[in-house]
Amino acid sequence: MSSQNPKRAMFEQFAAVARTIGSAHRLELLELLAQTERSVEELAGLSGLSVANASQHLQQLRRFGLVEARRDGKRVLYTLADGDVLALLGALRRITESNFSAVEKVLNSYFRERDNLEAVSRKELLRRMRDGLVTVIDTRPAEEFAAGHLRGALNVPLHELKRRLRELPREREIVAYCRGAYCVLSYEAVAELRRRGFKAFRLEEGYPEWRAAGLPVEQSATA
Amino acid sequence: MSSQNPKRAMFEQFAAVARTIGSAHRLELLELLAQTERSVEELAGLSGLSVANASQHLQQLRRFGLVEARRDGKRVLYTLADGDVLALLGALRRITESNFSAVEKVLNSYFRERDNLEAVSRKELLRRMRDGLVTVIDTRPAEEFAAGHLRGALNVPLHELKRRLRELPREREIVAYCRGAYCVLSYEAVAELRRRGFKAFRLEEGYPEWRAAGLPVEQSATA
DNA sequence: CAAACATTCAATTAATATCTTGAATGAAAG
DNA sequence: CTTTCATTCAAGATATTAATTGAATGTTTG
Repeated sequence: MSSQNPKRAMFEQFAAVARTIGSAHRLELLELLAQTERSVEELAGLSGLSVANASQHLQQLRRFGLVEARRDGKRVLYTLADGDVLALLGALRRITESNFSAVEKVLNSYFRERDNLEAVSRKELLRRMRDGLVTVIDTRPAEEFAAGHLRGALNVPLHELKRRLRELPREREIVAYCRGAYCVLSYEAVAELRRRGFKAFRLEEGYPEWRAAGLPVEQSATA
Repeated sequence: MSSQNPKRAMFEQFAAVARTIGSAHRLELLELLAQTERSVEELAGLSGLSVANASQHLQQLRRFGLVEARRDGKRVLYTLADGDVLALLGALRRITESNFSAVEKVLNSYFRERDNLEAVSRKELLRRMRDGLVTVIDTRPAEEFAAGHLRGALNVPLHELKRRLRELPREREIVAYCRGAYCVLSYEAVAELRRRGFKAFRLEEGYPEWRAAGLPVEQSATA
């Protein structure tokens, strides 16, 4: 297995890390963890895996430095490892999307009206925020918002949106975001707001990417 | 295999691309291709694979959009696909290096005196070049230099270095680069130059990364 | 300190990927 | 048009990886 050739051994290490993200289940776990810290049981439930199976996948991810675990009482909480993991997933996503129309189609059918809902880039949003031209809403549930959010964002969880429309400005632009590129909340929110006549847009990526880029956030002390 | 769940199908696509880089042999082929366009036979020879086996790996890489092929006479030449492939490999490398001292050790034993040879970042080099403070040497063989190189670089292949020392300035800084992060040529060149009393540094990454970053290069018309 | 719970371990079975071999393409040169 | 050479295809033997199950570990709570 370990070769005489040190270069070969090095590639073997890289390959082992790559194989670790070479599983749909583990990628789904990583995406869930990119959103927020979660327990094994929660991850198993969200991904449809058995607890034992989810645990094994998580340990593999941990062994290769992609996630980190900490114990909190009787549960073990997992998070994404910092730094380059999001970059790795992003590059993987871009390569896949650019080569497979199959993925495009899934995206188009799964996320409604994707093509019609123009997305705003991080830079663009930052500029408009500085100019005070925009209201930013965070469509994630209150707990996730509490753990950390874009500085200056207003928390309007999707299921409360209809009740809280009067809080939102009719004249200003509204930009909605959620957990990441494959999170539906902001799509739904923008679609709904547009039906009601608001000027609504989606942020291209989500909170994890925003934070990873070092842009201004507000975080809870415990997180 | 293809699930009812469209999200699952999407992750399956991502995973398939990730599995494609989850093999030491394929990673080695990608690294060789990052350096320059090459034929199947050449790749087989450099990597120690049988031709048939190399061909199969290359086809898999092509199927998943990581390399591109073109026919030239009786041979088929492969290149890295543009764009995010280098980014993907870079993120993979950083994650692996940060987690495994085993890799660090391999690097330290394989690349001599790695820690002692300070590296210069691309930005830094660009700045010093603009100020005209530095001589940049390309330590790759003449053919590779001819195919493309940093604008303003002088080609001094490693094996010619000792003969050509008089061409190099004693007072100015010298920065050497080669094919990428795992190419020994620039390490050896810097070590040699320092032994001779030159002020020599290494560029952190190589020509492929420089070009991918959109920094100024000079390319042959045919490439 | 014992019961309840979340997570992990270990072993089996099922599924996938890899390398080898020899034959089949497809372009070029005599 | 036949030969030569580089590459690709196809099939089978071997090795790796994944999911399932039931038992074991380690923490909290009463």
